[in-house]
Amino acid sequence: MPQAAPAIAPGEKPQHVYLVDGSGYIFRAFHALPPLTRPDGTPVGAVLGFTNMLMKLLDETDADHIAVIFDAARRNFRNEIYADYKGHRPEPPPELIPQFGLIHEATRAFNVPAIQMEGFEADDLIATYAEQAVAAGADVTIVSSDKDLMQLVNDKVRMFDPMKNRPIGAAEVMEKFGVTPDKVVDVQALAGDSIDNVPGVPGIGVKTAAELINTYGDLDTLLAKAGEIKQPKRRDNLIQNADKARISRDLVCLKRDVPVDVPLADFVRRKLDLTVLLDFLKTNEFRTTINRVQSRHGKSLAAQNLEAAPGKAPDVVTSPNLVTTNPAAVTAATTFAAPAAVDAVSVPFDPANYQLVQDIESLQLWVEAAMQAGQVVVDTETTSLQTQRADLVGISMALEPGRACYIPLGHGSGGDLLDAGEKPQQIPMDVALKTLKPLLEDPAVLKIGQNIKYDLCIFSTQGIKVAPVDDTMLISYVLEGGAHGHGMDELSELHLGHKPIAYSEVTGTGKAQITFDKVPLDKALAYAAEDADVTLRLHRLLKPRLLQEHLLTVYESIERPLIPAIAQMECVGVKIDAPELQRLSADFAGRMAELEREIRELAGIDFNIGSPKQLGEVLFDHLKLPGGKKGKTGAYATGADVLEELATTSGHPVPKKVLDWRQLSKLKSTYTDALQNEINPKTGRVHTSFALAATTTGRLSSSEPNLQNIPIRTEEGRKIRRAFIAEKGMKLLSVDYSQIELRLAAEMADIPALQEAFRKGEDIHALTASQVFGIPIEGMDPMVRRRAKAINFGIIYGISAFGLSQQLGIPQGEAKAYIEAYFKRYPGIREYMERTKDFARKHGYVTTLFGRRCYMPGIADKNPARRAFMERAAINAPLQGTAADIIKRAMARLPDALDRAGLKARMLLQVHDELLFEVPEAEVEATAALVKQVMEDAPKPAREISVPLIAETGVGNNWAEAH
DNA sequence: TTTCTCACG
DNA sequence: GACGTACGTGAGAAAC
Repeated sequence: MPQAAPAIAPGEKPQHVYLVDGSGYIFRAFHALPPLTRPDGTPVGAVLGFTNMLMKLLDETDADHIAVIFDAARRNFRNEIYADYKGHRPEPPPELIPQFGLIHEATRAFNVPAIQMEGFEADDLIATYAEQAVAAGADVTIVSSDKDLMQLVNDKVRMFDPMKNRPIGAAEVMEKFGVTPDKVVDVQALAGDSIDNVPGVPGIGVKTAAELINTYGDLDTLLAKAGEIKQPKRRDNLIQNADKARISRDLVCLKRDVPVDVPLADFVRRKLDLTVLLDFLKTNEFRTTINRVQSRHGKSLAAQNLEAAPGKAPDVVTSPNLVTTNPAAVTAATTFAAPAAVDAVSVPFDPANYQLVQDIESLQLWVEAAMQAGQVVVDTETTSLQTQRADLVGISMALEPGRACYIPLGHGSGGDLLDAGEKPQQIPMDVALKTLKPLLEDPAVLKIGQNIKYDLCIFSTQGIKVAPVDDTMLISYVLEGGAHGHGMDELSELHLGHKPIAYSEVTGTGKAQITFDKVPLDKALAYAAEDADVTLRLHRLLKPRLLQEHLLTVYESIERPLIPAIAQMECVGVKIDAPELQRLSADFAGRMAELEREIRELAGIDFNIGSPKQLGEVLFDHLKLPGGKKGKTGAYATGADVLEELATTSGHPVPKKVLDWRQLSKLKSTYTDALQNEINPKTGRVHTSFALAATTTGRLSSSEPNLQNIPIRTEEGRKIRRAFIAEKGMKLLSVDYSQIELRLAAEMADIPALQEAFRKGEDIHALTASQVFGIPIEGMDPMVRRRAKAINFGIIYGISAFGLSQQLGIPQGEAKAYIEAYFKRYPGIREYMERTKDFARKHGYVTTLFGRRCYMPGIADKNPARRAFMERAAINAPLQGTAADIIKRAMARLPDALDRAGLKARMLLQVHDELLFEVPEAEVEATAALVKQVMEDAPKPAREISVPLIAETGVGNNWAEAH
């Protein structure tokens, strides 16, 4: 904060003079800083950057004299020397123009003189005042990064780059021009400058110019001795363009004797008027800056009514609650009108516009700009794609197409282990997160991400509950689910025609792959900022389409509220009894070894039982068992169905033993062994990842590990569920929908008889059997009921005679007769199927009860088999998809519902029609009742279903017992 | 990298 | 009369 007391009185001798290049700052800030507008639409990004820079400067400097110098008119004495000087310079962008005046105002608000003079550039005024200051015995600091000012550097005059926050001395000048500061003009005269339209000598750049000047001493000597130069082209160029070089020198050489009318003595530091300053900050709504002024000067000032909410230090969170608690604010943020989508495609991708944020001031600017904008793209870079193992490495943000930044936080010294290079300059992690937290948690600022669930998890481990959020991946999924994938690279190529830098391009692949913290900052910036940029553009393109295409409700009521719920589930994870898995692995291994021994003995040959190819050859060639069909690849089919058939028809013991071996092998490798490795050492639990945009129907999928296919159907497999346990004092609660898809079929195909049966709670499979086969329900043969059950399932799958015959092991003709009988009894089902297929053919998609679209590319395929396949998928998708919508609605509501009821249960897993919870023992009954209620009421209020939905509960110490 | 097989709903 | 099948997933091991 600026110190109030001036060091000396006017007229006293200056010790240290600060000359701030105001004009140069505007141009540089415009490209490097986030775009920011005042509520009235005035662009103020550069103004805020300047304000904060000046404040910091005044706070930290020991200067006793200070002034900000500006350019006056565009034409000046240099145009008399060379008419085209700066002739190529385009008009400043319109957003820049109002900021010139505002920066003057800002300067005055700090009670610092703003100097400009007709006919002279700021650089000449700076040169003149620097000369005067040195003559008066003072040190001079020029605040600018303009290379044209570097000629002024000497042991009394140095520069300071306010954008990069670093001093520029003789060493930096040498780095840039290859010569000492006093020779800079000579180099510039030779090399020229295309931006300022300084001609220079053709064919000579900075490198060659420096070499020549260092050899000959100065420009005049060089031009005089130009004939000595060996390279013919260079020699001729120098001789012919000697005049141009001299003119160029006059152009770049700064005038040090401008007849200035404000004396240096007037630059003496004056007292800060806080009222004036706060008034200015308030007018421009620089909230964070106001907060900083106030926190430094107390709250006794005029602006104290302005909201001031500095972020609290992050709490350490072990049980993150990611659920938003301010629905009103969320709505406000998400209904924020999306700006025109045109820019998203028309603005070119330019990595040069991405800013590397390495100091807190720049970060403050981005935070401020994001708060003003009301929405911001946020993307995290980490050391691992698995959230639970990932450490935060950096954060990127984007505010407008082409305007993005990357904030490195956890970058190391580089890939080479032997290279003990120093760490790059970064804002300390805790400082950056403390600065970002109020933004990320601000209910009025929408945080946009691509698969933002991932970033939510990362931030939650840092104690930051990001809300509200939007997800471009999910928006795309809602718009075009089933039509294509929804990864960022794919969406970028599809919608933006731009192929982003691949992750593997910056990290490498395979053995040489490095983690992101080892990626050099320039590469990290180009990659990470581009990701944020792409995400922002996708959001601008896709978000408005939700409303236009009547899919906003699906997104808002199903997908978006699910994000925090799923993130929470993944973070919590499920407890696994590792010793139990260990025991099972050992048990399975022993029994497999025994089976292997028996199989080899019975077959009389040693072979790899796990190899389908070898197994087929052993069974059908070596043992000459009957049958043996080769598939398209020429290998014998050895699937479970084939082996079962073989076991009964041939009577040979090997097929059965192979089946047993296979089961154990599967259970061991896929479950008992693999799950142990998935236990997170930090939490002692297994954290799956639920994919929200992976399936064509709207279902979730689970991976790494897949916890949606844990065995249950066989007794051996069921043992694995015993290893899924609850924490001490807790129980596992499983609640699943009973026959939800069949109920939905009755509802959506509108079959009154089936609806009635569900309302009465009748045995639906027995009813089907009695209706189709004309058999009374009383005393029904279980086999008959089993066939009816298979038919009912077949309906859901888009029944075919072949499929049903396979399932039941009956001739295809018989299956066909069953289907005919079923359709005759329930003609509505056939009509529904035909209707659905027609709709799919006409629109290319089908819809669920809640309006979700499931695209069916290939529904009109010329290949009849593929077409039939898509038709069956089209019949299944509305049923499977509606069931998915319903359980998603329940899941989105449950965390809040449990919270409001004061229950501590945590949702752990979703398995399509089942939810698994970990519940304190004392709350089991209340939780079960609540969950059941929420699940059964999930369609409301959007849909009223005439068939009752029933959710059944089960409780136990492990998942096997709970089911 | 693709295919086969099999675990779940 | 083709075509080759039940719908939707993910993972491990073998084969390519």
